[in-house]
Amino acid sequence: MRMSKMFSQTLREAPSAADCKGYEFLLRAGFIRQMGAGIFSLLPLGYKSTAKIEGIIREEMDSLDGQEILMPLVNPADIWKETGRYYSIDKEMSRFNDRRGSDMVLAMTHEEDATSLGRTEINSYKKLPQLIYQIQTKWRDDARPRAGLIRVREFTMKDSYSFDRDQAGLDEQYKKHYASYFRIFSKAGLPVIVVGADSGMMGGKVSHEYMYLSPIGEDTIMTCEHCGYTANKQVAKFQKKYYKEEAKVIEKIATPDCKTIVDLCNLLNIETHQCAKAVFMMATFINDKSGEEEEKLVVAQIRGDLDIEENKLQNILKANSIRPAHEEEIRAAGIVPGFGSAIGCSDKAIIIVDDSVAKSNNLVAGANEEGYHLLNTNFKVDYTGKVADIASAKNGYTCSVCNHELKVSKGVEVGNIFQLGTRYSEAMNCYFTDIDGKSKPVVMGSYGIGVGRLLATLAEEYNDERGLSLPISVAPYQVHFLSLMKDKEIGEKIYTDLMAAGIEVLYDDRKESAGVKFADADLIGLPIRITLGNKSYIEGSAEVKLRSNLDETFNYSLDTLVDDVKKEVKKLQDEITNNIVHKELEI
RNA sequence: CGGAAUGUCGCCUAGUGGCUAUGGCGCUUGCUUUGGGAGCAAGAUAUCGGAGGUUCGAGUCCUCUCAUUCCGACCA
Repeated sequence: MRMSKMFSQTLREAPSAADCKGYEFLLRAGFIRQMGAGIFSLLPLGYKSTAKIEGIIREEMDSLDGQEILMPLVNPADIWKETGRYYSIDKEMSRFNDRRGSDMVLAMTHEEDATSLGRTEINSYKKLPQLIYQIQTKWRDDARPRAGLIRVREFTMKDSYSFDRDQAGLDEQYKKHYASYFRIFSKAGLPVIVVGADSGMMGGKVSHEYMYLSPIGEDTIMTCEHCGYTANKQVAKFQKKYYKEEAKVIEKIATPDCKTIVDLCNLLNIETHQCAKAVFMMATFINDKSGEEEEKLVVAQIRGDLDIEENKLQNILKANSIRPAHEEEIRAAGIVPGFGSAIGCSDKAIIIVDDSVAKSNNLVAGANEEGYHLLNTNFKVDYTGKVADIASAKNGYTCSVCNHELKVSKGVEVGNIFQLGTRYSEAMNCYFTDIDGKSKPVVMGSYGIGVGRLLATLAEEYNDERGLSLPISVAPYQVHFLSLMKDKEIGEKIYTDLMAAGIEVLYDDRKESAGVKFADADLIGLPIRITLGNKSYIEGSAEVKLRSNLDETFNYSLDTLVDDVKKEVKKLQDEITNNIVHKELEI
């Protein structure tokens, strides 16, 4: 490609919206342009990189016997009503009516489509297992797009869907994806860790997320360096301390103006772990069949030294959403905010008790009476409720596996794998006849990789103060060839020779000063740079530099330039191949 | 969806009620230059996001609206 003909231009100054380095350079180098909030165009350079990423993904999916298909972006709402997600997903899914007035949606993922295809194509165990995948546009009307391609509304995603006879089959396809994703990310050059995850709206059981660790990330991840335990904070387990003692008799005491745990501890001269804190939430339950909504008050009882992890609570409740309750809603159940507890309200609210409370004794809790608390409250004696882990993991907490310290980090989710089980096949009647003649629901899995997000994280990982420096596997071209000579013919010949040798070249043939050409080459950051100038030409050579190390210069003889560059390309590619991560899931 | 901020040429930016709206980058033309974002000269490009209002006078003040960004809620 000749730079004189290239559609995009580089920007000397960063547009003000660029809030992180990777985004700034993708804009300045001319990879992407914004159209609206969370809506981007890929320019030629960005599209080339994206195509390379997709190539890596295709190669891997094909190696898992995946078959590429393409499902529609616009879906009739009917299939989404079948699974209930038409009702349970809020404004994030965009809906509209077609000219006949039919309900339509823009697909934000394709479980419904895939299951719909599955039920028409798969009728016998003989057709299983299957794996289909697509690389396709998704639309999610996210309330808060940010950080360039990191969090967008319209994006390209590779999503695959597995179909199996049974759990064992699913386990196998799941494991294959688990290992394959490590290969994909390492081929692209992105360091990732895998974490145990919440399955969120997918509604499955087992799931993992692939995280690129970075301060720009929005997900919070707990890791244990000692044993390797990693989990999304939303589901992270940790080892709690329990304070077991002889149960004493409950006693009411006056605690005027003590509305917080800290006030209470100061007044009574006790530790926070000797209190039981009540957190009041409103949970929304949506009926999958009718779409009817119901709100219920939830009292979450947790020990005073811990905080509620709302995500864990929502999962225990199997609620569609939860939010903090308003004061009037709390009072309506006869509970006094500031002096509230689960005691005496089992008929008015759902009570969830963290095991920290269930396994401790003689905790101080609210008396549900203005200005009073209760000493020595004990679970099961004074109140009951469902016991679960609803506590939020924090930095420095103890790992539940090995008792070492957990560390908190930020990450960007670039991929995920879910075991869906029969959630979708049962809801959508995707059944097959097994060898025993019985009709059984297909066991499914779904697996996603955000293509644009992967480009964004790569740009974040591979940059310096001058610009991008993408690995050769995902860079838009392998070689940037700068001719600084007045004589155009020599440059043209080298360009033509490089192209003929199958090397991907961006040729800077513009009438620009050397400084401009160097600055743009730094910005776009192609892995190998060839510079042809008068000085080196007289010596019969050209200069070669690697973008990853601009301080070092090699002089390549013009006679053997093409072959030498070809070797250099091969060398860089081999480095990536040699560093492919092989990691298996142990279940 | 709550809170905040910002909209001036393709990008960055000046502007604090008063003449024909700054400057830089980029763009066009010519000459010079050609190893790190060149120099000289001449040009073009802005209904100051939109609508309404206050005022003798509005880019500037007010109201509404649209858009974008940030913080939070949310998020595969």
